[in-house]
Amino acid sequence: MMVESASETIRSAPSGQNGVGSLSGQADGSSAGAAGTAGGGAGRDPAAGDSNGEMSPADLLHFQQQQALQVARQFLLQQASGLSSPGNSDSKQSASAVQVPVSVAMMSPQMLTPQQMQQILSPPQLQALLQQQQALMLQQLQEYYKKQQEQLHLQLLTQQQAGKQQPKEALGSKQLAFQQQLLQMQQLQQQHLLNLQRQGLVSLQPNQASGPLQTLPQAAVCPTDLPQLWKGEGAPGQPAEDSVKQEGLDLTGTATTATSFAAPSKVSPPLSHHTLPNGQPTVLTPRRDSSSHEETPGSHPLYGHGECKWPGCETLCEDLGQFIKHLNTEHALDDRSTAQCRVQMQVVQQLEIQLAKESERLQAMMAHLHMRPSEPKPFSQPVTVSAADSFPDGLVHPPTSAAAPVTPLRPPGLGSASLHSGGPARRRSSDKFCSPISSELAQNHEFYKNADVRPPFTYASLIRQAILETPDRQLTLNEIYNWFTRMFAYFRRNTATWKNAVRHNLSLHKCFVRVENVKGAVWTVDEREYQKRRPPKMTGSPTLVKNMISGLSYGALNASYQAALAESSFPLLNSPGMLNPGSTSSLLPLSHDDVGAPGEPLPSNGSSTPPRLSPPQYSHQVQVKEEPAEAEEDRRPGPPLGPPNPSAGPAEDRDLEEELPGEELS
DNA sequence: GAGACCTTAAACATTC
DNA sequence: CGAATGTTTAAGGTCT
Repeated sequence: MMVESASETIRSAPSGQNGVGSLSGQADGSSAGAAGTAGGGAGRDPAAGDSNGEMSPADLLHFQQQQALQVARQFLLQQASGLSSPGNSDSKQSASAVQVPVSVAMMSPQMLTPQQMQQILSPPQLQALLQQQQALMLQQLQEYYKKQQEQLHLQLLTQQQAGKQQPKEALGSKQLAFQQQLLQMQQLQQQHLLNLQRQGLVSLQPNQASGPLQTLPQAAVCPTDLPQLWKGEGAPGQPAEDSVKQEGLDLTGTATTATSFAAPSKVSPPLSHHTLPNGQPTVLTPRRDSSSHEETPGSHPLYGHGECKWPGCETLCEDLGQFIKHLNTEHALDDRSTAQCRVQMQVVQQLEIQLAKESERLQAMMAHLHMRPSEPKPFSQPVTVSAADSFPDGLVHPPTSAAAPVTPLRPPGLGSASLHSGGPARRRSSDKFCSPISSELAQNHEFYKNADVRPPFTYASLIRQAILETPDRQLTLNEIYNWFTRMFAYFRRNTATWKNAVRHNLSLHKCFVRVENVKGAVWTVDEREYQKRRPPKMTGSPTLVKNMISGLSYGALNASYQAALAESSFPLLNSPGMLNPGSTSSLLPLSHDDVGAPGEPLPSNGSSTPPRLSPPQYSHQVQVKEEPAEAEEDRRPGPPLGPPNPSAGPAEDRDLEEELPGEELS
């Protein structure tokens, strides 16, 4: 429910939420916009593409590559531009967010949509295309990052030198501002990642990928750490940061390590000359070493859409001249600018690492799926190493490591859900598309806990999850709130919004039952009701899967592949307490026609589910804490407890059982 | 286009 | 009385 990125929050977020809201909002808006656009471009444009008729594999490959490159370029531009601040969200951001899709869509008239490609090419061909595409894209990104880092490095050096001569007064006063900046950066970072994910550029897995990202920001953002970060004082316990903090100029070093892999082949010619559809000047080129203050005739990396692209600054400048003036006055060499640069560097670094990890994962996945053994990509290995070095602690790799290779490209929920659309869509994907919340959360616990990313689940599913996670399956409203804040960084903000939403959901959905307790009232979940509300639309239909996956850039894969991937993406149900041997059933509502129908048994699944789990436990409302025995009730075989629905037969129970463990599946 | 779902906002009632 | 809880209604979005 809420997970989505904050988009919702942002959109209508009341003033109070701005801090976060703006960011998220931006993310959301942008993401949503991007997603929407992308979706439209990919999914619907096909019609246009169809007219083209069939293309040769070579052509397709070319187009795919071009498309990927364009997208990558767009992304890089955004990065390069200093990560536009969240504040802009609406107009600008949405614009930027949409850039990619648009550019992609416009890039070549002949471009085919993934679906089209899918139809035309055979799985092996598609796979090959995907691999090549990704390789190209990654290389491009890496190249660009490297350049950018160099620029940053130069800039920092310059500033530092100059800075030595400047008095350090007002350091303290600036800390707040820095903190905000860092927070913004963190959020932007995440947003960008999300955008990437949505665009299918990068598949992010919270565990790994996001881990580093978050880690860094987190640490960096921690108020107490900020000063150190800014000052360049390494924090004792945090090696990862140290590398960066310590002379923020380790850039060379870091850049080298991080981008080393990129070096070898420059796959494609510089794309700098491309003009983006959206009108944004392509400034990709490495051309200027000292990008910082110089302005090139006509354009400046930090200037776009008539505004200053310096992180956190959205000052409008009518023309380049004005912008330059602004740049020199507002972003002169000072602590703040330096810190911002460092943050930016970290962002870039994180992205690189992320990229490497994801590509590696992709390889593993493909290998596992028997897609042709991919040749190791040059960059992947090195990156990994660097990543490890850089962020030893940061990542909390969930226990799922074993599954890692095969597991989702990104956090399961995140992936499908967020990719799709920022808003309501997410919920669907996660919720209805059966991604198991519990497992997802279990796997990406750290991710959500630290990343200010809206979880791809609906409020209802989250609330349910919160309740089910407790031994007695009941929580007070306040406990639910606490769970939200504890489990999701995102909900540590915008309290007014989501709390209201939580209350609203509790009251609105029949599946949430309020039980009077001694202490007051607690909320429980009526699984039966919960199940009822989900429409069975998702039956593993190719369409569904396709949709889910398309976001992952697997659009090109054919249905079977998609389905396979989709399944593979389902995290192991490893959450404690929820075992689910028969998890398969949980994966997708494959069988049934309609899960919603209480009476419908799922034969196939049913068999797998352990008999011991009796239906009643889930179906009926949870008992109130007061009752001592309730805890055990789960295991009670007896159906008896008055399930709300007498109609529910054994079959139904089964469903319930399955679901419980996996949670959402349906 | 209709219907189902979601999210957010907000007004209002009730309870603590 | 004010804050926390709950309930409802309304509006706007997305997706099938």
